[in-house]
Amino acid sequence: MEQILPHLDSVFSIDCVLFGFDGKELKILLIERNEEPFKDWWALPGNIVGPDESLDQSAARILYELTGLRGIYMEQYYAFGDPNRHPQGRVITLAYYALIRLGGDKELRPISTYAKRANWLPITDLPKLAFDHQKIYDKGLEKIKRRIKHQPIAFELLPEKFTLTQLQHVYELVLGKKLDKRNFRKKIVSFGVLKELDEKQKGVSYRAATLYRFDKRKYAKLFGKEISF
Amino acid sequence: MEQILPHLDSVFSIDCVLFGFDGKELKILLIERNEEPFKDWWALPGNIVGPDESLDQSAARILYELTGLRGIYMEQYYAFGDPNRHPQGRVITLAYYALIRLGGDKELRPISTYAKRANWLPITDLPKLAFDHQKIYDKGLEKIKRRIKHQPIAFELLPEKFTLTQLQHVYELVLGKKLDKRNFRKKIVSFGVLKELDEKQKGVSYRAATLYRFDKRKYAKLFGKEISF
DNA sequence: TTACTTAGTGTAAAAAATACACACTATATT
DNA sequence: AATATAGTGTGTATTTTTTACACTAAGTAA
Repeated sequence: MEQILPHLDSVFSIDCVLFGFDGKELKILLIERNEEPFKDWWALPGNIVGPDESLDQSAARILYELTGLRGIYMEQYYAFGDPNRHPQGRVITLAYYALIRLGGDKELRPISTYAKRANWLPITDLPKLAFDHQKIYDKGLEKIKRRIKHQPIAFELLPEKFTLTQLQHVYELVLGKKLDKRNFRKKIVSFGVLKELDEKQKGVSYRAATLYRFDKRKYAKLFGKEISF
Repeated sequence: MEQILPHLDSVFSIDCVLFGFDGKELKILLIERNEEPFKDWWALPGNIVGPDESLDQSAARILYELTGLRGIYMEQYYAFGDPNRHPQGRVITLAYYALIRLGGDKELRPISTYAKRANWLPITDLPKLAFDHQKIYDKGLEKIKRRIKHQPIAFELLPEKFTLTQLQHVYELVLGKKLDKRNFRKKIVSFGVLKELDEKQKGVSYRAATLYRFDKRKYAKLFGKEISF
């Protein structure tokens, strides 16, 4: 019902749950707030949707402003609108998640002033979060758990070239359980979305593993058939 | 980012895709608009979120106001926020779906004045819809297609007592394909969420089928294990 | 009683998922 | 040069799940 457009005191925002993987741990990006309410608390990065932005554009902008990153696979997953979720008024927020490979070269750009600092914190040891952000995070984790079983989002967490062991490691962290090495390899290879490279891992003090690359073209063909891990 | 609460000219609404099943066809509830823009067009029923409502409450209220129905399984599934989706201003809308058993006793209550009339129209033959409502509907259908494979939402479309053939019929309509009768029955019974009744179908001019009831208690136990059709 | 219409049932074959253990290889250490 | 170390990489047998497929049983209507 949209023919009446009253002037309402409500605000619409986007909050992002950025999952990052540094090769070892799964982390999320949090900011330490510099203003009331919840001054000094950790919170999810978020911002208000601009008047001329689509939702996806807005989410992309917010991610960019906070991290300097572009071109990240990102998706909305739930709207949170409890009337009391924000102590200062009605704020409906749409949650997005993104998956990011951390480490090495790419550092987080300095971010806007509403935060003291931003940090990647391991999901195994999160602080108390501002607002209802714990709930938003919980639902986000749940979401990617489901999604990783059917869509190739795991590759977003890995460098372009990766070993099968690293890939399995990501699955184990997200799903929160051990997987059988032989079965995992059999299955993931059988989907035919991996390209085996002639290259080997470098700098390890044991047998070097073969490197693989995710083959987007093959995946595009496969779409429709859902894959499942 | 929520510490600043500017006064914005944006409106937040909810639109509902109500899927109804009358025993034969899958239908959705549409209203014929009585006001500009899109006067005389068919549109999804929707409304603006009230200042003191949670999103789910708001959706429930809207459904109630438009149909008189309560206690319906209903879930948000996507937010649409293209800046140009509404010709008169910025309207971000959150889409919900609901599944409803049609027919017999329960009639739609007269609804508010912004619509000339409301009608259940078969999804196989929909008119052009106002705004981006075709997109909203498409995404909703996609959503329940996925969901019906894993969660027992099909039962919401059926009367309390139903036959296995009716249940299969619902699956076929939603999924848009034929299913094998024996395999379907084998599978659905194996989940153990159906209770076979001592009763038979009445008023048919052929062999009467056994009636079943969905057993919510058994389903609750089973939750966690996803079921799949 | 017969014709009609839908209900209800089983099995074999193929495909997918699971469980499981050891030899290989590159490097570091002595 | 020999050895220890740590992770790589592979195959098979078993179980479970999925698929394909066709006839008899029961009730109603004429």
